[in-house]
Amino acid sequence: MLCLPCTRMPELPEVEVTRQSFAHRIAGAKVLHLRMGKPLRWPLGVAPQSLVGQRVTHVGRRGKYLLLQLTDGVLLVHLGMSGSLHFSKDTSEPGVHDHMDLVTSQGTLRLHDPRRFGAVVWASSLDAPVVHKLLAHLGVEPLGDDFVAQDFYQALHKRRAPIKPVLLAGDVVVGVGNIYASEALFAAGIRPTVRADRLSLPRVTRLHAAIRDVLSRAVAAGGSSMRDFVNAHGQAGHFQQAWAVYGRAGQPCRACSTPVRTLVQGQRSTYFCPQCQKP
DNA sequence: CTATGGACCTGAATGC
DNA sequence: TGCATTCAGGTCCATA
Repeated sequence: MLCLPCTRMPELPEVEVTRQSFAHRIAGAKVLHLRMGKPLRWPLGVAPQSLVGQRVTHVGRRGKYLLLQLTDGVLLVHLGMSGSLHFSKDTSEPGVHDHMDLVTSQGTLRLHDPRRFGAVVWASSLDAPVVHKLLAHLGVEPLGDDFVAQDFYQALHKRRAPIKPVLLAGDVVVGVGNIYASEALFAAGIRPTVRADRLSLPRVTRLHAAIRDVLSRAVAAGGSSMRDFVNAHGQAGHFQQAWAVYGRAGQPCRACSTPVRTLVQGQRSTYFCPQCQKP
């Protein structure tokens, strides 16, 4: 493969790094204005003006959703495939792909999203139907205490699909996107085509550890699966240097020098080492 | 219920 | 140079 992906790629580490980069700066801020650009994946669900005067009390995360807790209600922000957030003191003129400006007393949070698969949705609470529908079926947080190997094994035991698309589906464990799915399976020595329910407990235990390891190291490295990923301060991450297989089709495996292979599962590219990853 | 393919949208890289 | 095709981070939804 001659090219690296070259825009932004928000998987869980990128979303978490983004959250950490502006959460403390926006906390307590009063909303002065909300400007929405072109339509995103779903409508905001409320008149933008109605949020003026509220305060942002907290910025949390569930899977790849950012949850901006307001005095009255919550704002869900999803970065989709190409979204990124930038927080700055002043508000510059929005570009064609800047589809949200949340102007507050402490700065402006801007969503830049060329492909518009991202979303900004308001709800009165996390129990509101519109939001509940989005969050209800999410799997366990991979970096939390609830992600336990034994439970993971039980959940995978009910799935006949290949392990790679099961990871991507996000209803067993959230946040493992297309890049980190390939990376975690490589780290665990598991072929992406193995049926989820055929994995032994020891192999699932290795996968469990690999997912936690890959994701937590990516967060610690400042996120960035992508060459020009930047957090909300405009600072780049550097985790892409650690990719073992993703985007490396035809290149020698870093462990055994066998050429990395690629295949398509569920219309998504998968990368693996045929030597290191056992069926 | 599970599994699969299509859909959404834009830009960059590649191919003819 | 110009235009068509392929591919890219996610995930909801309709269909088997």
